[in-house]
Amino acid sequence: MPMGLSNDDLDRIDELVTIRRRIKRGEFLYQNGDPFSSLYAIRTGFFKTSVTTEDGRDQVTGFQMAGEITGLDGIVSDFHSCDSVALEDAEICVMPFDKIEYLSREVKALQHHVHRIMSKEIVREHGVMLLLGSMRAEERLAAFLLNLVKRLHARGFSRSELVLRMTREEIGSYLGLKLETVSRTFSKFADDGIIVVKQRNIQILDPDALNLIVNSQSCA
Amino acid sequence: MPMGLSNDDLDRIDELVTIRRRIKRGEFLYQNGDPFSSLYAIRTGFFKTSVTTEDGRDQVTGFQMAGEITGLDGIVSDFHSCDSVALEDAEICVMPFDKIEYLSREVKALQHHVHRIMSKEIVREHGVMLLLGSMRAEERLAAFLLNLVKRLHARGFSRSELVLRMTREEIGSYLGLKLETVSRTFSKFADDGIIVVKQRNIQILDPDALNLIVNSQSCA
DNA sequence: CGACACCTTGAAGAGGTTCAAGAAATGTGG
DNA sequence: CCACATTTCTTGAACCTCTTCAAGGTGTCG
Repeated sequence: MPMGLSNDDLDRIDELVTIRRRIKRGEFLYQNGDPFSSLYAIRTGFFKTSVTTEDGRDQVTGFQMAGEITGLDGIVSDFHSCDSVALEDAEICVMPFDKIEYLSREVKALQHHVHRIMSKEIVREHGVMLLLGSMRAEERLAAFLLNLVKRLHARGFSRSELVLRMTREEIGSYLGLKLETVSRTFSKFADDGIIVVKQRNIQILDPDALNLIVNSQSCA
Repeated sequence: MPMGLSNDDLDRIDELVTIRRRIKRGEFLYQNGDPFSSLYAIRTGFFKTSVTTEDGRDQVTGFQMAGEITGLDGIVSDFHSCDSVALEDAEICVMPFDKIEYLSREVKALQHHVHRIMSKEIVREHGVMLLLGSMRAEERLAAFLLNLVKRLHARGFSRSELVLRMTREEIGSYLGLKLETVSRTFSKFADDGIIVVKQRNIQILDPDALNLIVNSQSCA
């Protein structure tokens, strides 16, 4: 992760990732109200985070995959304010936050890395706000697919094929749409020859078309 | 801000807030693309932050008032990715981020304070995602008013009266609504006797009604 | 005082939701 | 390994909320 570290520093940071934990599909990594103690680095598997209101409404706030960090919401109040659920069997590193803070005080590069991770999450959420606040259904789903495939490709997966680990309802919750709208929009993209949909397997035939949908607010 | 500090630590943290800057209404504090160097603590005044896409769409991502910190978006890439504009004449403290990181390595309480500020922003944005993703116009505006008046009250202002520093259009952008919808919803609240609207002066007559609107998704 | 920005309100229209039914996939237990 | 239950997905039709377009009103600042 951070670069330009001495071997000594590297050894100390290695300590952070010694605790491993396996999470089965459907299990919570943490839940709203749980005491906060650690951040979690995802080694394998796929998670979603969501917030829930008293009146039962809930909103998916993100999907996390290998190499990403989750749990940042707990720092401010020492309690988690959202749920994290594994969408497939997963393995994570438990990184006790007091240890992160301790090492951050010693290792400048780690300190900056932590700051960047948090800033990156803030910037990501700005993007989601833009999506939720000003895009139409097709634009939202196109942006979602492009984002997913980009992150998967950065991890060595195909640039054109992906397997959705979440339901239409979870996609809809994330995008501020109903599951029926997500389904219909997939069908429309398929009819237009932009993608092939086979349940949760998506093949992207025309990524440029998706880009065009996102970056041209209906003035096609 | 952070508690339980030695006088020595306090002196050092005081160094962080020595640089002051005045920003006139309508001026940028920073803009998308500006090199990132500092966080800004607002002493007086009122700001909005917004992101803009290539195709000209933009989205207000937040409103900041006295005592709040802005600029966190710049940490991840060393460049700001959003704009910050003063909505009224303001005074801010410029806090060079390298100095913050330096002092954070020395002063544990400051380090944790910085982490909490970033986590708090992440959690706030979760709330906005919930609002944008799952609330209807009336619920959004009610939540917005309650949030604003709560923050103002924490600063010694009235619990029932507030002056909006932003236009209907800016409120709409933040809430994912058109300015006409914002205006109409204000009028409806006024007709229902929940608030009194006189341009940007809002008087809240029935805060419980607003709470009810937020926490009961149409099953009134 | 006049120009400009901001706000309100109406009427028509579009996009997404809701309700409903059926099909396809997945998981479970015998 | 198959039958059945359950979950997930698709599609249609009616409806509703919010948007769009338009016009007029109000406030503000040079």
